[in-house]
Amino acid sequence: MGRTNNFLGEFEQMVLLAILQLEAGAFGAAISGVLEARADRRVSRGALYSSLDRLERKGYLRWELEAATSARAGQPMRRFEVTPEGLSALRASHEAWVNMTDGLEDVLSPRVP
Amino acid sequence: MGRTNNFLGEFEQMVLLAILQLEAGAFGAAISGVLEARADRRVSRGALYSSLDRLERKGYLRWELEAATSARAGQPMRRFEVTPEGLSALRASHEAWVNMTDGLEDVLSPRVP
DNA sequence: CCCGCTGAGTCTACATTGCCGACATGATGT
DNA sequence: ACATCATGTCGGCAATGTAGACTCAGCGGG
Repeated sequence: MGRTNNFLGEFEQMVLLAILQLEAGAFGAAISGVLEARADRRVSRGALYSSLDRLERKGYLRWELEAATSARAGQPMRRFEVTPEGLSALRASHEAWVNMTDGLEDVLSPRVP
Repeated sequence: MGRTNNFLGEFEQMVLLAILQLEAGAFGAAISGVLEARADRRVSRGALYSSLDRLERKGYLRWELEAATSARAGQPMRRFEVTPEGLSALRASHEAWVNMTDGLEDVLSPRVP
């Protein structure tokens, strides 16, 4: 069993957040698109999918195949979705972050006088 | 060599933030105290110090010995401090977090209608 | 037609982080 | 002295992060 603590890793948080941002259109490429656009972070497909799979094993997300009817590309795609467990793990991370950064706003924002 | 990306891990962020919170009194025990109080996270000394040491190797923090004059305990203690590099790494994490959570406030806060 | 390109996903392997628990050390107080 | 307590140190194993090479199926040009 997992044993003691089970916190979300840094990248796992990002991935889960990206899925939430995408609402219903969270498939592979879109997720890495959000990651790059919002977090300025480029990851290889391997990196992304292995995290996605681990997150699934932990019950934090689920997915279903979606026949790609869109323009180019005819492959079935996986559409991801955060589970309630995933959401509450994310909330815990969020709360920890908020508590830890409380009072440090000035230090953490780039100086813009 | 290390090269490519160098993002802070989840725990590394917490540790750096704890040091910032403590201003000038950031020594071992105090750091894990903040971690527990603010992030509800308990870690063993080994866990803490190994992260601290890695952070130092990466140039994100420095420390100096401090003769413990306080009540009990007479050992020299290490007083930690975040370097400018550490601070900017933290700012990057902070910005990524802000961008990724933008628009998800409702979803991320515990329902308290 | 056939062939190579492309996009979505899979697999394998390795580097970094996270996390202990056991040990070392020195000051204290009894 | 000796047990004790607070700090750090060590070595190692588990979990996370990350790449890159490989598969598969349609598309389009020669």
